[in-house]
Amino acid sequence: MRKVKVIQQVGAKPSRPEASLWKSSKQRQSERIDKRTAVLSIAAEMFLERGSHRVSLNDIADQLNITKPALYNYFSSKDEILIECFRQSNRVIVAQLEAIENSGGDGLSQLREFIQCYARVITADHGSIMVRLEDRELPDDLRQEVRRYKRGIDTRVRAIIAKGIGDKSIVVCDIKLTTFAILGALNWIGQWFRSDGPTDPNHIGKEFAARLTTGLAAGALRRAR
Amino acid sequence: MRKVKVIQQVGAKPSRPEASLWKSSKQRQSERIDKRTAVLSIAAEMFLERGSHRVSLNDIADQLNITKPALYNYFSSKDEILIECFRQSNRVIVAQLEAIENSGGDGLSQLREFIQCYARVITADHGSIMVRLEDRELPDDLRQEVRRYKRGIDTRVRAIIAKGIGDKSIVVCDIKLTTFAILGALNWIGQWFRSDGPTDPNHIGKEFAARLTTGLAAGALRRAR
Amino acid sequence: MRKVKVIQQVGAKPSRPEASLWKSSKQRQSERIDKRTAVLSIAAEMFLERGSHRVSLNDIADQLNITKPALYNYFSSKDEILIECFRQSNRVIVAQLEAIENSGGDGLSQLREFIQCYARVITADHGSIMVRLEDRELPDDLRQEVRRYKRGIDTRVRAIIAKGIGDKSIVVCDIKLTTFAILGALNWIGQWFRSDGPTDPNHIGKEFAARLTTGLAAGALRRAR
Amino acid sequence: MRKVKVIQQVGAKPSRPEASLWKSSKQRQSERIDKRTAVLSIAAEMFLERGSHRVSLNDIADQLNITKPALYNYFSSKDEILIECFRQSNRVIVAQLEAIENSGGDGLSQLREFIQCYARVITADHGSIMVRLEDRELPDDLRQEVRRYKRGIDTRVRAIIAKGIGDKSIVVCDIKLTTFAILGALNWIGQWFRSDGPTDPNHIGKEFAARLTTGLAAGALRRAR
DNA sequence: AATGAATGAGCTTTCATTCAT
DNA sequence: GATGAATGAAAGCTCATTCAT
Repeated sequence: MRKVKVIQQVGAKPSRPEASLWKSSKQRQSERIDKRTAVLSIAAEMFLERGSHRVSLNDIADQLNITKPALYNYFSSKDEILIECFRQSNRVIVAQLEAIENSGGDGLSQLREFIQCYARVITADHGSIMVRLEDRELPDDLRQEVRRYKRGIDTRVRAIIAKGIGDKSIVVCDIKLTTFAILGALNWIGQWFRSDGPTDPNHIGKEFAARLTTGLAAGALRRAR
Repeated sequence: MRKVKVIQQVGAKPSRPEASLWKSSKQRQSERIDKRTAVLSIAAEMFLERGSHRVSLNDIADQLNITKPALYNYFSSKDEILIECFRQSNRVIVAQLEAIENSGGDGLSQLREFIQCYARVITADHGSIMVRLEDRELPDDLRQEVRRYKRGIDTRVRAIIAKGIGDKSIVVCDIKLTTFAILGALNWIGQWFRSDGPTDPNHIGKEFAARLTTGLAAGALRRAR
Repeated sequence: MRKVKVIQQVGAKPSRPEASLWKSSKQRQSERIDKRTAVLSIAAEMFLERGSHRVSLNDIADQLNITKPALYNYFSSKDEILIECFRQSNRVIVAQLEAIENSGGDGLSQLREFIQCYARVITADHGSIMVRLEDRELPDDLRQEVRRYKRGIDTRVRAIIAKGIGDKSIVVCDIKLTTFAILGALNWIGQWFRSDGPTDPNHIGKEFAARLTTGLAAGALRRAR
Repeated sequence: MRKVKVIQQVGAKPSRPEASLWKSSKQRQSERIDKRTAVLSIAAEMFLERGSHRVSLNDIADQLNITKPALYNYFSSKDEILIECFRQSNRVIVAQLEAIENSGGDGLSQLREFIQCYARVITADHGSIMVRLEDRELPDDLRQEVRRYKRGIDTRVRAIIAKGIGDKSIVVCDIKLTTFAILGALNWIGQWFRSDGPTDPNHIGKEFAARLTTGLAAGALRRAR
């Protein structure tokens, strides 16, 4: 399993020895954030590996060399750790997608761009959180928050396709189903991809872009139905 | 939630009213099978809805109006209930796939056939068991059994694509990744499809076949069906 | 484990074929007793091997090729099976002891006789039931019944020793403690003796008789205190 | 039932009254050990009284006025509580035996010493754990650990007797059986001795030493075989 | 006489969470 | 900020016993 290195950086480089005996409030603050991040990182790692419900707070605490109740200094519940994983993952994904939307190009090239980009995200460290962790674990309100995130991604893809149909770079098709097909193929990557496996993430992106869009290109006389 | 109807059929068609007061040994036998089936059906239902680990034996028993230990008359453990769900699901899928393999046609048409067929299976009642239930819950040997089933499906699809490449009905492509893309899109159906929703399973099959294969067809003028 | 053969003998040798289709009431009766005995035999076997509480009625029934509730035709509870084991065991022991008491000889030779006899009993099949099965398993009344049996043996031995002291064949000693010592050494045989082991039961009896009555001290006049 | 006194000693001798309101870390540490000890003590008590399998963790917890899961702060399983009982008991016994081995004297006097010493141990509080608790309850590895302990005692006694035969203080005899006889008589003490009964442990030791080494036969030259 | 089905009570163990320190 | 201790709730599983058939 890949190791997380965040924790050891805590409290680095005090200019004078005595100074490190008491921490400044700023140090305290940043240390706190670092630790929160470390918890999230380890938790995400373990959640992905075993499924969130098979990871106990004790398991997480053990990996961090702290005790279970210490976690409650940074998170108010296991649910909060989990939802925070989702939030972070979503933030990354959304950031990537926005870049694409703002790029120029017709719908089809944007879609290809998206596919490659999304494949890269999913295959990155912790990238499949949004796709593989179970939101059923969460209480209703948080669960709906996650659903909103997922719907957000869906909506963006639909928009790209709609745009492509509009600018005639993409054939007329059932937008909803086509989106499901593309996102399904991409999300499923999280189920089989192993970072220590033989397959190159970039290759995945290209191949998927080819397989999933060539059939959509309006050019030539090609018709989908 | 959809209701299970199996149990109520018990004791059907007694020739004379009094005769139904005592059950024949054949009736007994079939009743037992019916009950086993009912347990599996309810369990599959709840497993799919909540995830198998969030369904306790008590939950299942309650739905069946029996007590927890009564379940042990039909299954020796929760694991056995779960693996049996997988087995049934696999049996259905394999049966469908074999029909396709034995059908004639070139690789491309077999692939299209497969996509539509598989879409139908996944959208059927309990059809997404193999795809959505967690095998991590299971002990090692059973888990590997499930893995074998999954690999089996994967292998069949790869063979179809390879055949298509061979007979030039399918463009040269990365077989492994293409299989993952197609199966990913199809498996993901289990994540969003609701039988009480607006989308027609047959429509899904057709649209997916179009979207996922037109891009694979070698000839520029080729038609998806 | 030694096998019990009792069951297969049931219903043997009907004089005419048709006759065996219905059993006479006498046959029924004896069959019933045979079966009861078979249950007891198997139960005793398993109780000794694993401890009575680790043997479930299912275990017993399985060995007999019947089902658990069938046992209730012969015994009203698990406790009854257990107490019946104790009773049978006690019956055997008492029968042996009585023979000795009625034999002539002074106290010392009766004691030696007893030791050898008791060693033979303990090492015989099921002979250590009284000594090794737990009466704590039993409800109060039955438990006290067992205690009575045990006290009965104790009393007999004390009587022999008292007789020996009276007829001067045995040295003056603490009768109670001496009895405990002798019975302890003998009862403990049940803890280590294995019928398939290398030690001959008769040898045990002789050696124990020697050691427990003649002592170990080499010098004849040696004094223990 | 005898009470356990360990717990009440907590917080002894605070120099100033207010100081006892907060516990020092050393106090904490010792409190933890005390509590572990208390659990073991109560558990041993109840195991001896009822047999370990008839004592549930709830029973133990109730006696300690805590809840069942609290026990898991001190022991990782019921098995661990049980094996720890065995270990403690063994430690006591071995300590006693070693003293004897290192003492001078011929084999016979060492044997007598041993008998008295062992009688004292068995009659002491929890002294019969090794003899009366069932190791069948334990998983294989722990069970073999217990067996090793028991074999250890056996081996020591055999060695003493062998030594006695060598130095001619003990008659030639079957060493194995003689050891079984002596240890049997002694171990059985655990079955009948009650600390609130009338019999003095020291008296037991002396009487057993006499009976088991000097014998019962009145005539000096009497021979058993 | 024997069975399949069912039950209630019980067991050990796990876990998120709280709280005094 | 961090800890050890404790808890309530729940889980899977076992078992002696009962009962209709």
